[in-house]
Formats: sequence, structure tokens, C-alpha cells
Amino acid sequence: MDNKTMARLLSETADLMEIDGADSFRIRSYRRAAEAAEQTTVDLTEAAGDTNRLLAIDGIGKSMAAKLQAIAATGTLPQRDELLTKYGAGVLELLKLPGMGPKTVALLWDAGAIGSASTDSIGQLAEAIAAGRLNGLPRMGTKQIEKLKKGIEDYRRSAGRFRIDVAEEEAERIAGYLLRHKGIERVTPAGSLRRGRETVGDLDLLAAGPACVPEKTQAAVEHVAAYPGIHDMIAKGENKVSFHVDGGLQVDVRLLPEASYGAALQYFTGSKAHNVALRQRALKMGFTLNEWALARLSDGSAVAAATEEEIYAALGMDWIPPEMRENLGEIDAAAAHALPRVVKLSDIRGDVHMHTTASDGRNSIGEMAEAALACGYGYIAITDHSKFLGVTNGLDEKRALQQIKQVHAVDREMKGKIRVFTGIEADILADGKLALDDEVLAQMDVVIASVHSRFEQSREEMTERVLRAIENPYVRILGHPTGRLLLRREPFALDLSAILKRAAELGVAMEHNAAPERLDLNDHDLRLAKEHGCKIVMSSDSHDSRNLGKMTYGAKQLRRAWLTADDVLNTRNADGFLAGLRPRK
DNA sequence: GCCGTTTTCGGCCCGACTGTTTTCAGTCG
Repeated sequence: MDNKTMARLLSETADLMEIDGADSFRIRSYRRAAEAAEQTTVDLTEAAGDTNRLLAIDGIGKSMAAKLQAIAATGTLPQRDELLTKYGAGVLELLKLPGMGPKTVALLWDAGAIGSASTDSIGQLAEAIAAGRLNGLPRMGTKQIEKLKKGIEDYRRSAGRFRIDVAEEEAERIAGYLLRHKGIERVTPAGSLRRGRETVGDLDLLAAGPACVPEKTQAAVEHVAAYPGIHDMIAKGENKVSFHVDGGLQVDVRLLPEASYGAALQYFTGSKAHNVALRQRALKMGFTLNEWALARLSDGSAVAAATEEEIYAALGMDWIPPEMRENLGEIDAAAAHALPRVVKLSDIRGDVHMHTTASDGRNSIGEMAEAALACGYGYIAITDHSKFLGVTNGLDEKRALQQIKQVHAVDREMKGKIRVFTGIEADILADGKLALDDEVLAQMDVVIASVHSRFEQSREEMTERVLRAIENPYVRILGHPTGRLLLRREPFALDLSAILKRAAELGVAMEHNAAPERLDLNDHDLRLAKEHGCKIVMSSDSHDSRNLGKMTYGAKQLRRAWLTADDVLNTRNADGFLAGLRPRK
């Protein structure tokens, strides 16, 4: 069983215990353990045989270790099963309804509105509402019942999390609108968008300016509430407006005075776990931290509030990049002034995965080189598709050889302003061979072996295929290494750990595809790669010269994984990059 | 149930908004 599933079981148990009215601190440990299971790079199923390995994980104690072992052995957790039997198998789904928390679920259960009779708790609830069985329950007024009805409707045609680039676009649209109001002078996205999570659950926007000072916010609030893209309003207060936009994304806009901007930015950037740990630290130092300021406990006087830097400094810490704020050790590191210097977008000095009109790209080799030069890159590699991927007009041996000459010609034309390397994105075939002959691959600088084709094969077979492919001595980079991009369904997921281990031994680098719709390595995968000693190459996989340089999201993932310039090969100059690749045979 | 620069007990983060409330509980982030 994978860690994610184990984390889910623990987290669901916590939800159920909350409904059951268990001790809140005990519930918190289940949640902490779930987070730990989700974040760790230790394979918990494998580590279950060794209690000490489990205990070494922060947030896992004796009792939790035993539960993890039980889950690893049986695939389930008895507490969870018992509670699910008691409250109904579909009860966890209820918690996803807006405004529905554990207390309300417990209330509904006590009233007999839901129960173990059905696995469709939401359906049960809808029936109970229709039959008027919620009327007269404590805290169940007409508004509350309406809210639930609407929540059920929304849930049934909903949404979930949104990809980061979708959220970013929405953020830009709304920010543009907000800034049209006199007195709103800046708008900053916070939350998981700022932290660079690959998906966001909702969008947090912070607005500041003279119109955002407490008790003077009414006009600004009305302006926010009049945003034309609003589908429905969730809440409208003095300094907060929440709504859904037409696409289903939830947006929270908060209005803040400049004096509190740093505190608010820190607070709403999160993550929750980071903030909790930070506030604990504040308390120990005699301070209290909220979205308005860091203040002394003794007399409530503010110590720092205007910028994040001064707040972290007052807590004896260096400023922490938002992407690292997940309570994974960054707090101690920042306090010890020992945060690693994580990669910045400006560290990237070349892009080595792109397509031209020779296969499915939109621009010529020369146009790509010029565009890359404009991005400030020192080198690129032209890596069109190999034959085999019929739809993309892939290059066969003959065309590949022709292209090598063309690339050399462009390289000469650029007169050293930018280096243009030869390359190919070669498909891995069913037998683990590559789609181009070795004699041709041997003449190329950058050979990327990519998992593209969707064979109906098991995880083991797919993994084996990739492992065979990287044994080919001409392969220098493995592309789309998780297979998550194209092989979306779970059974196709590759055994990444095994692949990374072998790739590190062979010196094959791992591609981190930076385009937002192609982030097939997430922060967890990248941490694993680093642990295995695998070098990373970040690339745009551009099919259009306009997409060169668009690596914002990819860079965020690198920072989330704590990767430094040392871990990423294309932070080096052209010669350094080539030298960092597996030596050419 | 976890954890330890008040360490084997006794703590464990904080405020806004909503609805149903005459002072607050529940949810959310």
C-alpha cells in the first residue's frame, strides 16, 4: 500500500473520531501522523517491519507506529472500520459539504437523519431535508437548511481542486478588477498558490490600500462583491468576501491595512502546519502571532507586522521562501540560519527540451534559438519527437541526421551568443528499446528517453521497460519519469524509487517538466530524486517559442523539494551542463 | 496520542464570519 493511502486512512479516522466526539488533542495526533505519512520519503509499508524506522518520523509515536503496522499488514484500521459501520459508510463525504462539520454530522446522526442504513449519506441527507426531518433540530434554521440543500447541489456537480495555472489566471483577472477601485493599491495571491502547490483548493487574495483600513472598508467590500465573474456569494464581512466564480473555484478576498500586510501575508500563505508551528514558537518567546501582527503577550503591543521579513526576524529566523512553508524542518533551519539556498528561476541558464516544426512544434530551430536568447539563456537543445509517435510527425533516422546538420548550422550562426545542442525525445518502446537506432543517438548531445505510449501494462512491466531503456548508454535524461502525465490511471504508475536508484547509478538525469499542465514530477518525487542522488534537469518542453522561459511553476516545485542549484544541472553554464550529464560513450 | 531549552506529566494556535443566537457554537482557513 502506498503512503498516500495510509495517510488517507489516518486522516479519515481523525474525521470519524471528531464526529464521534473524541478528545481533540488525540484527533490532532492522527492528523499530524497523516501529514507525516503523506510527506515522508520513507516507504511506510516497507518500513513497517522495523518499528524504529517508523518512530524516527516526526509525529509518529509508539501507538501510531503500531497502527501503521496494522494498516500495512491488513490494509485497514479497525477504529476506522468500526466508526464507519456506526455512522454509515458514506459519512465522510458529508464533511465535504460547505458548512458541514463533525458537530453537525453528529447532530444529524443523533436525530436519525443519517445512519448506517445506506452508503449514500448525502442522498440520505437530501431525503431527510425533503421530508422536513431537519426542522426543529438545534441550530437548524431555514437558512442553514437552505445552505445544506444548495451545498448538496453544488457538491453533486462539483469540482475539487484546481490546477495552479488555472487558479493563477483567475487570480490575475480578479486582481485586475480589484485594482480598478480607488484605494485598493495592491493585490497579492497567498495560500497554496503562493506556496506553489500543483493544485489549489481555493484562491486567497490579499488586497491593501487606503480603502482597506478597518471600519472604512465598506465601499471596497461592495466593489469586490460586484465582481462580474461571481457565481454565488458565500460570505461577505467587514474585511473578507468569499465567493465561487463561474468555473467553481472558491475565492477569498481579504482587505487589509498596509500596517498589517506582512502579518496577513504570512498568515494566509500558510501552510496551516507551518503557521501552527510558528505560533508555538512565538508563544515560547512570549509573543502571540495572528493575521494582524506579532505582539507581546504581556501588553499586546505590536513587535512586527508590516513585512514578513520583520516578523520572521523578530522570531529569530531568516525569511522562509513560501514554497518551503510546510513544517518539514524549515522552521528549525531558519532559526539556525541554515536554510538551503533553494533554486530561483533566474538560476536556470538553459532549456534542453523543446520541439520545432520538424515534429509537432510551431517554430523553426532558429526561432527557438532567438527566443531563448531573449530569455537570457546561454544554451538550448532541440529535442523533437522520434518516429513512432505517429501523431507528432516524429523524426526517423534519416530526418534526425538531417536535423543534426541544421542544428549545427544554427549553432554556428548564433556565433556563441547562445549554444544550440542537438537532441531527440525518443520514445521508449514496449521492449524497452528506443525508437531510433543507436548510431543516430550516438551523434546527439541530449537524448531524452520518454514514456509516452499507453500500453495496457502493469506497473511492474512499465517499470521494467523504463529500466531497460535507461540502460541504453546514449540515454542521458529520462523524460516524463513518473508517467503521471500521460499514463494517468493508477495501475500505470511507475515504481519511481527503483527507477531513480538505477538512474543515479548510471548518471542518467531526471527531467522535471516545468509546464504547468505537465508537472509530472511533484515535490515529493523531487525529494525522492534528491535522496537517491539523481540530478534534475528542468525544462519547458516548449512547442511554441512563446513558452520558452515559462518555468515559474516548475521552479516552485524545485523549491518545495528544497533543491539547490547544485541539484539542478541546467543551472550550470553550457559546458558545465554537458559535463554534468552521463558521459558520452 | 505526541512531545520535551519548564521532559515522563501536562500541555497542545488563532480570529473572522454565519446563523441562531440574547452571549455563543460551529465552521473555516
